Amino acid sequence: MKISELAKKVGISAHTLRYYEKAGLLSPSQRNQNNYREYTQEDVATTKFILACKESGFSLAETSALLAIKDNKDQHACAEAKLITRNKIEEISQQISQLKNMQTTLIDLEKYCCGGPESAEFCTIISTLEGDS
Amino acid sequence: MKISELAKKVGISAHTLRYYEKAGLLSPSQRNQNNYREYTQEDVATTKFILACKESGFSLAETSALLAIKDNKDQHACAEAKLITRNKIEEISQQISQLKNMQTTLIDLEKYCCGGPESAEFCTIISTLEGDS
DNA sequence: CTTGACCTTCGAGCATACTCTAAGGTTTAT
DNA sequence: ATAAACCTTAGAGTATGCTCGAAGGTCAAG
Ligand SMILES: [Zn+2]
Ligand SMILES: [Zn+2]
Ligand SMILES: [Zn+2]
Ligand SMILES: [Zn+2]
Repeated sequence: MKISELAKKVGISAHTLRYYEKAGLLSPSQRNQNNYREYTQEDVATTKFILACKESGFSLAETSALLAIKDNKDQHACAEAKLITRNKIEEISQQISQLKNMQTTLIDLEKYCCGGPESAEFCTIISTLEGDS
Repeated sequence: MKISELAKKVGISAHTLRYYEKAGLLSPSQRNQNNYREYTQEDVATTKFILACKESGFSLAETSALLAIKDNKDQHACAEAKLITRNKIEEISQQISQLKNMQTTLIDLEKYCCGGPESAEFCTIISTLEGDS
């Protein structure tokens, strides 16, 4: 199938598919006589794999590593896949806790501000940010 | 004081200070006769305000809006500061729940994988990503 | 008088994952 | 024959917040 057919089938743009190819994630098995990309069912599966990785939060680089395992399973160990996944879990945990800290700070900031239409002269949000602790 | 003194005092680089200036966040009150930036105590306070905003998770654009309130309190209402803060809280909540979804997906992915040194032929991480559900 | 440590501006580079355009070639239908 | 609807490539643009470098001016010490 041609690129836009694949694009439609998996729900992303042809542009993005070409981008993934440039990033080394997905190369169609062949080109036809006009140099058009020709995708197979296996390419569809690969594309879906890429999208599943994306759904799970993996970057394109990590996805690339997972694809290498998928495409050559007997040359890779379970340990590799697990390590990538664990690292990602750790990374996301850190992001979550950082965001939670911000959330806490923001909620503290917001809760004493009256939010009314009067002058911000005594606004607790502003004065807290000013360091009037 | 000159730029590197301020930089040192607040713990960021002179480059970043100039960047903040270009972004409209912080302009030194004056230049000296050599065109060197001259910062005052008020500029120090402004810089600290910017860093407090950053700590809380505000973008430079949001920080800019908060600075405008701080610098002209009687022309602004509490409502403005509160709205900015609330929007940020909402935005961060969404980011957190998105990350939590990924986290859940990743943990499910990881938990059945043995993580051993054998071939990834039956790796549950890979097969789940392949869609063998 | 030269060395080193400052300062200035402008502009490029980084990271990520696209997104789109331009210029050109091909296919298909009417 | 021609227009619509595809396809190709290379490269620029988007967003954010820095980060760095180049080229040049200034200043103080020895
Ligand atoms: Zn109020
Ligand atoms: Zn308030
Ligand atoms: Zn295993
Ligand atoms: Zn496994």
